Amino acid sequence: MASPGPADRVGGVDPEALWLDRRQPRRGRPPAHSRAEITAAAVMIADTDGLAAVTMRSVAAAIGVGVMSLYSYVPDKDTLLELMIDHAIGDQPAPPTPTGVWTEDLRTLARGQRDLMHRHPWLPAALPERQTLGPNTLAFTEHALAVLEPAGLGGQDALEAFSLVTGFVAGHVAYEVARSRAAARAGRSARELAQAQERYLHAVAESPNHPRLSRVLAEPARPVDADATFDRLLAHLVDGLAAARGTARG
Amino acid sequence: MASPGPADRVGGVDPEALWLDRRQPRRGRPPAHSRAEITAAAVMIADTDGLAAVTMRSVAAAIGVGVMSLYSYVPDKDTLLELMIDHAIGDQPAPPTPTGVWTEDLRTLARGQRDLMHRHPWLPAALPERQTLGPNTLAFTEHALAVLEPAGLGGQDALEAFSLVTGFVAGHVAYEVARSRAAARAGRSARELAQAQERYLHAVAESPNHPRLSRVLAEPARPVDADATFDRLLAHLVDGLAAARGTARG
DNA sequence: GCTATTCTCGTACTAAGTACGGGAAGTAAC
DNA sequence: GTTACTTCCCGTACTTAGTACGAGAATAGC
Repeated sequence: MASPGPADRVGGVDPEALWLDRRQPRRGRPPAHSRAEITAAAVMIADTDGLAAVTMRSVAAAIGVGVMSLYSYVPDKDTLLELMIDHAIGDQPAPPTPTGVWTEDLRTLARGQRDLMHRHPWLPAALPERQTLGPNTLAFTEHALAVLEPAGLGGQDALEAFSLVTGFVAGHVAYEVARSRAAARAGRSARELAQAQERYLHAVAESPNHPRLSRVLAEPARPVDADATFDRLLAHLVDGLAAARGTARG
Repeated sequence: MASPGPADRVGGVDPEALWLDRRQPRRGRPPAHSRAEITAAAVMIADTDGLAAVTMRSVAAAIGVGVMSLYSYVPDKDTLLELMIDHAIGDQPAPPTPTGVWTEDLRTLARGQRDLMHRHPWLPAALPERQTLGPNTLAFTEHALAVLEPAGLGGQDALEAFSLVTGFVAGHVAYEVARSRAAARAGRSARELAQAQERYLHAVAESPNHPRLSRVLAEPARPVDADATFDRLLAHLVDGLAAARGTARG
């Protein structure tokens, strides 16, 4: 019942108006700021205080401008989020030219993505439900296609493989970030919460319903080398893709 | 400046209070509803109208209750979300007992996850940034460990592998859902938007900066068999994991 | 200067999360 | 049954956030 529901609007940003943006007004009062400046400020806030801290008011304050002024540059907050994503994706060093050994190149690309997402921890959560088509995203996709070219996949298959890698990286980084935040909590102020969580897990471990889980929880938490873990999982993923070359669709 | 910032509170739900919930009041007015009922209503709304449609007011209306009554059952909305996740994860048929061929079992498990996420399309977006420890989640994790046992990985490695699979499934389903929503848009009302997007992509394809991307966009969109695609990618992932058994950490 | 145009932003409306506190509705003890 | 106590229900109201509106300010071209 009632209205079409918000689900319909998800991703409903007009890419033409957003990314082409061909307006060049020669008359009238010149804008004091720019889309890029606003986007950068929003990204900075998200990096520092989390995505939830990005409000039109906080962004406006960061720029030193009235709230409603933002709307001369950006139609709405959802669009701003899309701009933020593309901006963040542009925030990485120029990718090295592919060596031709595509498995190696793909790993390099994924490591770059991981670094990027660590710099912008809100990215994994922002990416799903959203299909960004900004210049940086497109450029990065182009690069991925270049990397995957020697793999001999079809175009669509290459895109698929790329999306697989991106999904893996996003998922893994989300996992890493959640973990490190939990650790930070334990070491810092909200110690009670960490303790409560530990108590709870111990209570779970007591239960006979989860024998294997109990065993794992009982294991001494081995010090994890996050980089090595990532590299290892990534290697498996890429190996799987490599094995697929040839097997793909008969 | 100001307050600790919301980023600190992410995942800051006390699992002990949430999942153990030992209160059993024998006196006083008995509750007319239950946590489970509220959670189910919220999940229903999310399934139907998207996660954004889940508001305390809409959930209360669905139950037929005043808004503030919800707070007798649930401390805040964030907690409700966590309950929703665990509830959704519990919404799958009892997993078949492992056959012992772990690669096959793992694939079965992943297919189940995919079905689940298609039934609850908001799940992929809700999972990151949140570490759910509810009974259904734990039970499912236990099952995953059972499935992976024959693989001979260590406990922590098994958890890692499981999280890898989950991340892959979530990422892929998010991709699938985004795609199908775009298709639905094209076929239905907001046709202009789909056209704008198409125009935009054509404009991009014209540009000489993205030769490979242009080529892919020019390809006739081949009719994709979503199930087959998923199975194929999944197979590669599992193969990668299988190859890792033994290689893992010297 | 005049004017058309564009940017700026105070005001205000709406939606959503939720603190507060007064009742209403039960149960246990008498 | 009455009393006392406990727990639940939820109207009211405050706060924060997104954003429509429109008046005023600033600027380029005439």
